[in-house]
Amino acid sequence: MAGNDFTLAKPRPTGPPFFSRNQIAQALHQVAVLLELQGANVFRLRSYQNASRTLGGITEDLGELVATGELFDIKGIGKGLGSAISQAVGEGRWPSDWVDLHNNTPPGLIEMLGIPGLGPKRIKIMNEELGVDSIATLRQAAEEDAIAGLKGFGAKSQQKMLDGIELLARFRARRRLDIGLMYGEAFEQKIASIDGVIKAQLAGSARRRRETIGDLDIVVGVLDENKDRVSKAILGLPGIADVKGAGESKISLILDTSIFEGGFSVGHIDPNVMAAIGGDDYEQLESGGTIDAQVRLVTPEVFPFTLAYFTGSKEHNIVMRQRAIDRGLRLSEFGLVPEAEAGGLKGMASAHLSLPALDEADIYRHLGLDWVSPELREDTGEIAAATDKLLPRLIVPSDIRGALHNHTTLSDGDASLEQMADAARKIGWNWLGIADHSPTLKIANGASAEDLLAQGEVIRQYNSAWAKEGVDFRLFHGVESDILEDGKLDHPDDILAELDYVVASVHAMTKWKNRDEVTNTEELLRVIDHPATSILGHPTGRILQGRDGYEVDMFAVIEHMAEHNAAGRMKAVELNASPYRLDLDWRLCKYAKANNVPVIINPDAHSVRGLADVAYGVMAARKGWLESDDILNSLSGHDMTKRLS
DNA sequence: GCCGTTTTCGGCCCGACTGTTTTCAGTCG
Repeated sequence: MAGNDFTLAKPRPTGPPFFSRNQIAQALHQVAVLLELQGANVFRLRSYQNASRTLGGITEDLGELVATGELFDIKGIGKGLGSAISQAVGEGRWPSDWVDLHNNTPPGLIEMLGIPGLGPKRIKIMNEELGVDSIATLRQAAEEDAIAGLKGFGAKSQQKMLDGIELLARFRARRRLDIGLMYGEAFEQKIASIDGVIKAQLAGSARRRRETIGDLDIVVGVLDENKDRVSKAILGLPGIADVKGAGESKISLILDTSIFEGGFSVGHIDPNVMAAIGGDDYEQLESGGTIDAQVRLVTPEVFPFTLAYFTGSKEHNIVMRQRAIDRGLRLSEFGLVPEAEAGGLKGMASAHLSLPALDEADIYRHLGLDWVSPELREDTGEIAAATDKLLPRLIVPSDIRGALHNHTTLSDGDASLEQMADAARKIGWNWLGIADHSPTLKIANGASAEDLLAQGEVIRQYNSAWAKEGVDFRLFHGVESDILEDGKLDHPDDILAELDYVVASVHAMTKWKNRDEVTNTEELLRVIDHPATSILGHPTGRILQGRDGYEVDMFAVIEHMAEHNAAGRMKAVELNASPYRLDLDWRLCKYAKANNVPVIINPDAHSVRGLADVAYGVMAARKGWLESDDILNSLSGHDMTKRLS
């Protein structure tokens, strides 16, 4: 999640609306966390969480919902929250009890929630009994043996806290999708090859393709009589740094990089990305990294239920369970059991009473739903769509026929134009766009106008040669232009006119991060208005696990692009496919789609290998509900030519 | 704090594991 700092946003100077829907969603989430630390009623804070998630997913204009009062019609927003949000959005004032919560909660308590195994209840107790109000004071108290004496605490929990602090210091809690998938797929394969394992499948946030992953969940199908043996074999696999717990059905452990037989490498990293994620230390840090994993052992009949359950999300599961209850059924990781027959039986003991399911689709069918692709299971409208048979036909990797934002040795790429074109043809693409950096970006060896035009000449020669040979492949010539003062582009208009397209991108991060949302948004709107701009590159500038993006109202940006597209001027938004970026965020893809703004998945490749990053872009686009018609990558070379003319 | 065609009060998803407990609370997913 974006936003490391835990404070209430400042109102826009030009309201109403004084706050964006993201800011309201963020504030609701924060209040929920603070309420939790206060020991408030769990259902009360769940209301805040639900409202936060609901607002994060809506596509309507929040300012309008407030103005018309339709805000109160949204399920999960009642009198209390509706009034609070209306006041914030309409008057620019946060509710005083929200402000008080922020003022009265030591920020260290929020930090402490990140320690594994430590939750709000025990944080509250330690705070009240011992005055512990930060990770530092907690460590001190534990080292002085002051915690073990508290009621409900002991020597073991005290030591676990010290271990947890150590772990936090060594590594950030979540890992990027690419890293998580590397570990997850390696572990899944190792388990699958154990004798007696019928099936092993990665579940959890990795299967849902979240941009970052907390830990790995692996569901293993195994007959009862083999459980013991398989469980022992799993505990003996290479790559296990520590076993945190091992019960009859669940093994909890920590993996390290020794799981990778061929060694571990993070590959090529773009220099400015590298700087944001810790510079030269990054690879070393990642090599010494670990990731938590939970393994669940279940019988084959139960497997689909367990897989669905541990794929989540938690929010999706809650809705599914409620739907089961409405039909007189009880859904758990062990089955879908008619309430009337279950009696007092629970969990595994009731599994034999379950409605049958050969796969996940059967479970959804029992509940009157189409099967929901794992990427969509975030409770952002997928249940309603599955009820009405309106789920999207998500894009697949083979829909990709090319991409437009790639670099060569002319600026800061590792490969020549020829090498990049060859590589694109080899992976079966029909076209490739080259967009090297513009002169202002000196650190990336931005190309001069002269060199850029010379590159265009080479591209024309290749294209005509391929056309003569009847090869269905072509290059498009663009530039990744920096966005300069007042939304200007980096080359004179007559140079830009020579190109097929322009990717306009922000690189002056310090400047953009130091400005407010209104200024940044206006600047982006201006550069979108520039007739030469065809694509907005990595629109928020975020680096996952590195830095948040600059403040910008992406809803307004997308709406502005929508106006251009409606008038026949193609303005596409980039989904930068680098696993370090995945920017546009998947949550906004749906908004682009709803506004008929085309999305272009771009690997931003700086090497031949970099083209493969497009796979992560496809994952994010699927998560954003995108279909083949929503992305430019699915166009044929011919149609792409028309689109750019 | 939200919700309701059995409801305006009394519910709000469910189970495993751990560490602290002699029967359960906290945390996690």
